Amino acid sequence: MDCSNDWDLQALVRSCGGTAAAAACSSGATTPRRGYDDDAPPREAAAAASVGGGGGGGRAVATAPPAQEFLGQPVARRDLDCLDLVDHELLRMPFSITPSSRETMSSSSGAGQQLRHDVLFSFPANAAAAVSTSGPMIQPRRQPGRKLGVRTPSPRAKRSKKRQVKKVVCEVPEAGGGVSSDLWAWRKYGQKPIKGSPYPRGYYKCSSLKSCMARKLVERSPAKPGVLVVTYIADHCHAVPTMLNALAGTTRNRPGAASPDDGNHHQDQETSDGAAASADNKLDDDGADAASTMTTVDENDAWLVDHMALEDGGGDCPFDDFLWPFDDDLDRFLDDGGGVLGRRLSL
DNA sequence: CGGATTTGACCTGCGC
DNA sequence: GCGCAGGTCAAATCCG
Repeated sequence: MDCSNDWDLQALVRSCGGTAAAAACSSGATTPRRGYDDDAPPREAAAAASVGGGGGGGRAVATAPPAQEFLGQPVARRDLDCLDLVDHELLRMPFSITPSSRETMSSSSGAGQQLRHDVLFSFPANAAAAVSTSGPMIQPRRQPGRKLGVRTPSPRAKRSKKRQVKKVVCEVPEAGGGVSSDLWAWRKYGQKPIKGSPYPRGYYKCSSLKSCMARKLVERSPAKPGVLVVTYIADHCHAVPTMLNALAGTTRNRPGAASPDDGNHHQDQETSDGAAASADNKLDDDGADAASTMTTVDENDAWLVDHMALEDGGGDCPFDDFLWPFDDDLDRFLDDGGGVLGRRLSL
């Protein structure tokens, strides 16, 4: 099997950041790496699982969403209707929102995860951004090891709150779709194969602040090919990192990695999250680099702006749940050119 | 050198 | 009470 589909997930995280993420597409041939031997998921799956590159680099870099692909797309109206979003022109959003059931997230497990406030954002599965990424394979890296039995007992009281955490689920097309990336910086802290799904789930934490409990899970939807499921858990306890900061923190972007078909990358791949970018670089090597991100920033911002406006207008819009994480921050964005948005645009 | 990613091990919660 | 699966931790490794 080729990894043609793998890159999607990775890109995903980038775009789906805290808000509306978009499916970013990174592309690229994934590097064969050790997967979970125990579960022995398909290698491609494992790679895809890297879902999200949002991680580390995640640096909330907004990525440029190939917005046009979404903006023009008819979003499942019925889904929006249920939230009364249609009137707010949310149809412009690259995804649709549906009251999601808990099952949305834990397709098979059922374990715990009975969270409240679940909202499902469905993106049109167009995602066709087949970015042909075929880059040089990444050399296999040495297997990270860990001393057996070495684990400092850490308090896990937090887990008891698992079910109480606010959770927002959004589905985004794995490719092309680019919704904007969120403004947050994410760092990948884990990946697990999910029973019932050939694709592993990536776990990301907000890297802006250690004390920030915001997390997001990214996985590919087994039921909907081409769709990535991003779940946001908990809220940020800090302001949205600025674009500049985000970029500054971005690492692992190989300058020379720019893929030959760069032109398309700017549209199809958003490197919203630096982390994602980095992940892409490693796995895909397609060159989804920060540069591409910058080019699409405009569209991304535009998207955000629209939503911000909507927020102001429609107070009772359930979409608040979706935007709550960076509500205040967005205000700052739009406030003046001094805001993140302004800076980003100026770039 | 600092920060991000990978990934096996460990822990917790839920279902049976 | 047991087992399974998900979620998190943290050492090793990578990269700018």
